[in-house]
Amino acid sequence: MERKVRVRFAPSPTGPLHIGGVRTALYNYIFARSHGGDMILRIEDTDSRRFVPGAEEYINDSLAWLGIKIDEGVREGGAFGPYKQSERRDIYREHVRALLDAGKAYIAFDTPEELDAARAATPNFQYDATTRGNMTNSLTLGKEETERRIAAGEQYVVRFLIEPGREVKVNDLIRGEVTINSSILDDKVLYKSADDLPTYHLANIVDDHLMEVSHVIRGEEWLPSAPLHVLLYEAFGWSDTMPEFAHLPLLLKPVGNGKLSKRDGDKLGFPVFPLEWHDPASGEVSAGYRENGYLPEAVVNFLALLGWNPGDDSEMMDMETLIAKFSLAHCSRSGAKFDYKKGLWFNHEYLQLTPDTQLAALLRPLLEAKGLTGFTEEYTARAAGMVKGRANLIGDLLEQGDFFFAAPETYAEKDVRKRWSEDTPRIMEELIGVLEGIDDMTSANAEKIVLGWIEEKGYHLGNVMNAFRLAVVGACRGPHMFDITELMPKEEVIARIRRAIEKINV
RNA sequence: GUCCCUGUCGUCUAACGGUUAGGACGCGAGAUUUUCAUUCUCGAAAUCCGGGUUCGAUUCCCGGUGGGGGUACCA
Repeated sequence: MERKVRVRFAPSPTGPLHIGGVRTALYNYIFARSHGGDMILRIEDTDSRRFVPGAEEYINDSLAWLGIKIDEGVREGGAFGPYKQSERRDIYREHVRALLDAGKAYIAFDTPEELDAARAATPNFQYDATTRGNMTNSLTLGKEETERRIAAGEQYVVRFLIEPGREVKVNDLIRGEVTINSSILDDKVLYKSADDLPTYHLANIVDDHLMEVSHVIRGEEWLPSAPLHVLLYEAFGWSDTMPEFAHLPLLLKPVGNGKLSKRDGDKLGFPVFPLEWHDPASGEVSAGYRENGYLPEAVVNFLALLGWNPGDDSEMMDMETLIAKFSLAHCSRSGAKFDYKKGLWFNHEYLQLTPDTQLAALLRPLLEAKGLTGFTEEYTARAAGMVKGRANLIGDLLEQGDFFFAAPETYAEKDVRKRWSEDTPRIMEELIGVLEGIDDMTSANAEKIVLGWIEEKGYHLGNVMNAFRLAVVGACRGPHMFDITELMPKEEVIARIRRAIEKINV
């Protein structure tokens, strides 16, 4: 019987969600949807020392912004809760107990200092079958002494007892079968008495089992510990229902070596976080895709193609299409350098696809921040529509279309030099007269009349039109001149020409 | 050090023994244009190296080498 597909995204609330984590969440979501399955969001807060306030909310907000919908989680609820590991202590304690009783785990009292000393003394020290007999644990101390120490309040950890010399096989849906010898695995700490919490390995296996997770899709950094996880499933007697594994390649730095880090973003000017993040401790602010003017659809599309391909030449794909085309078989095996310029291109493409009224809505807050108010939605939408072809980010709409909302303060020096000569003021005065005589400022009509006047007078078309543009826009850039003057009130256009005549000195 | 994963244009990738090695981003050139862009057309650009297996290897095997990850009472 095919089992119901259930996947989970299980971040730690230790800071803002990294873009690599976002991609993992996205792949899980797309995979779940493509199989009619469930998407679980589990908060793995088993490291009490690294907890960062606000991180959990940040995770929720980020996924929501990107359109990654959670079926079960802390906010959404569900039949397999609680979905926060710090609220599942009883469950873990019980499972640790079971392992201890079955002789598959043991209690160890070695302090971190003692372990450091052991590592320093022996080159490749590993807490395993070869060394556990020399350490301070329930195996060497005996039952009574162990109990005495615990009763005396001594802190301890529970370690998984790994049998050496076994070939452990992990079937990875992306990489195929991976085999490793259990001798290279150490007796991993599963539980620490100090904070009464399990470590990732134990909590992860117990929760995935109890939550009936069918597929574990996670980053490649987990591949080396996958055999350990297989052994844990075995120790619990859950091998039959063990989930399938898929380890995704990592996101790498655009330049240089290593995996993508926050520093790369700062250096090259792109965000590595979905949303802007204000670090509660340092007060440091990290840029986010949303605040930098990216559309969530573009980020999703871009991220989806970093490590996966649809099997054909499709590039532009919305979430629905991604879901329809997704397959783990088409995931790459090697790390992907983060090509942020392609991300910019995707955003440009999505900006073109976005209705102008929506662009206007996105532009409004930016205008307000500059004190530019009082424009109708229709005006803003038409302005945005005219300049979107030259915009990559939402902010570019403002940068490129600024003149629609405010008269130029300055005139581009280079363009003035080229297009504004001694008799330009006289010609511009004439132009004002021509414009005043036009009743219908519709683009085609105004163009016909103005161009007719230029021809009749024998003026140089390029010079007159560019001087006109300079006066209205402030530089030789922007959409078709008569499209601008169709949208802008005629009085404003004329006022700007007067202003330019006054302000520009040759 | 050691273990695991991995290697096609600068980048993301397609080609799962036989292709002029394809697409996209970026880059260059040209066309269009009253400006800046957009757009369109064209172009340069890759199978890590060495051995095998095979009639034939980007593709399969081995070795090297490059890259990534793990090696915590972090996830």
